[in-house]
Amino acid sequence: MVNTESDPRFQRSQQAILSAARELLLEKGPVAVTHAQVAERAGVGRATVYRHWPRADELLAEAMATVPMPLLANPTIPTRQWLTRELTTLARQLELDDVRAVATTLASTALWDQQMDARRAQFATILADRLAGALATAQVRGEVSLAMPGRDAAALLVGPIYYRCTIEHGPADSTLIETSIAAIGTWTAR
Amino acid sequence: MVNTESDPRFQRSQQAILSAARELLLEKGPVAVTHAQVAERAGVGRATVYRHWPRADELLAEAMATVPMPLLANPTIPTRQWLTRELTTLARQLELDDVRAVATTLASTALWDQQMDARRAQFATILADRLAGALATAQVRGEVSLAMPGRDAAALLVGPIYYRCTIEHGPADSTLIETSIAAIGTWTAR
DNA sequence: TATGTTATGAGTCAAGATGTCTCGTAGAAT
DNA sequence: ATTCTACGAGACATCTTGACTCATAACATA
Repeated sequence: MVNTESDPRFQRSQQAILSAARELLLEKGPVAVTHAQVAERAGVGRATVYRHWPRADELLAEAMATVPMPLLANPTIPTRQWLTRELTTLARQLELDDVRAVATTLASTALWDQQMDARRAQFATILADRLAGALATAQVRGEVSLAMPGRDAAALLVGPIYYRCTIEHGPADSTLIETSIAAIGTWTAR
Repeated sequence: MVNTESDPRFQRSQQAILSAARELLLEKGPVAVTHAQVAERAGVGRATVYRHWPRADELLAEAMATVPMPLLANPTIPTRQWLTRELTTLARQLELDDVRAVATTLASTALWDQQMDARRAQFATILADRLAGALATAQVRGEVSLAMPGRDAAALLVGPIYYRCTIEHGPADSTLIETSIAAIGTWTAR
C-alpha cells in the first residue's frame, strides 16, 4: 500500500468519527465532543480517534466544517428576486438545528480560539462580499439606489434573520425578509 | 450569628469567586470556569467554591448574570431620538468584550442547556417587548407609521447591530443604526 | 476582652477522565 | 498466499473531579 489515506479502513473510521462528532455537537454541544464519547458513538476504539485527531478541538473544527453553511449562490437578474430567494434559503438553513448549532458555536468560540475566529471572519467576509458585489452590480444596472455602503447592507439583510433565529429562536418569515430588502435602498419598479 | 449569608467571610468568598469566574469567562471562555481554576484565581480553597456552588454550570450562569446586559431604558419622546440613543448604547455595549462574551455564550449554550435557554428567551422577550411597546405608542402618537408587526421591528433594529458585533466583529456605526431605524416604517417629519 | 460559633484552607481519598503505549487480529493490496 | 497496516482491546501512569475531614482564624455576642 502506497498511501495511508487511501486505505478503506482509514476512510471508514474517519467518516464514522466525523459523523459521531457532528451528532454529538448537535445533541449535546461542543463540550460533548471528547475522544471517549466520539469513539463510543462511532463504534471505534478510543485509540483510533486519537490516531486520526490527536486534539479534540481540531476534531470539533473539522466536524463543524462538514455542516454545509448557507453561503449565497451566484447573483441572478433581477437582483431583488435573487435576494428574496437567497435570504429565504439562508433563513430556512438557520432554522435547522445543526446549522444554528454551528453558527452559534462559531460565534462564541471565535472569541477565544484563533482558528475558529479565522473561520468566522472568512464566513462573514464571503457573505458580505457576495451581497455587496451583487448590490453594486444591481446599482450600476439601475435596479436599486442604495441608501448606504454595501457593507452595511450586508448586516442589514443578514442581521435580522440571524438575530431572529439565534436569539429570538423564532422563524424568519417573508415579512421580515422583504422589509429588510426594502430597507437598504430604493428599488426601481419594474 | 443568626444568618449564614450575613457573615463577611461568606460575602468575601462569594464575591471573589464570582469575579474570578467572570474573568475566566472573559479571558478563556465558558469551558475555563471550573471549580479548580476559579478557586486558584479567586485565591480561595477549592472546597470553598464547591460549598458556594456545587455545580460549575450554575456558577457560570450566576457569573454571567453579573455582567450588565444592555436592555433598553424607558421610552422618551421623541421616540426616534430615543431609539437612536438606546440602539447606540446597545451597540457600544456589544462592542465590549465581556458583554459580547456573555451574549454569544448565551446564544450557543441555550441550545443545550435549559436554564440558559430560559435566560435567552427572557432577554429576547424584554428587548422585543420594550421596542414593540415604544413603537406602538409612537404610532398612536402619530410619530411613525410602521410597515410591519412590532415583533419584526425588534429583529430589524437589533439584528444588524448584533450581527455586526458578533459575526462581522466590527463597529456598529451610526449609519447602520439610522438606516435600520428608517427601515421599520415612515417617520413623520418634525 | 473573653467566648462560643462557623466559614475557610489545606489536605486526603476514591472514582473517573485523559493521553500514551503495546500487541494480536483482521482487512486490504499485490 | 503473503505482506503490510489500520484497527480494537486493553494496560498503564497521570491528571481531574467531587466529597470528605479537621485544625484554624475570623466573626458575633456578651
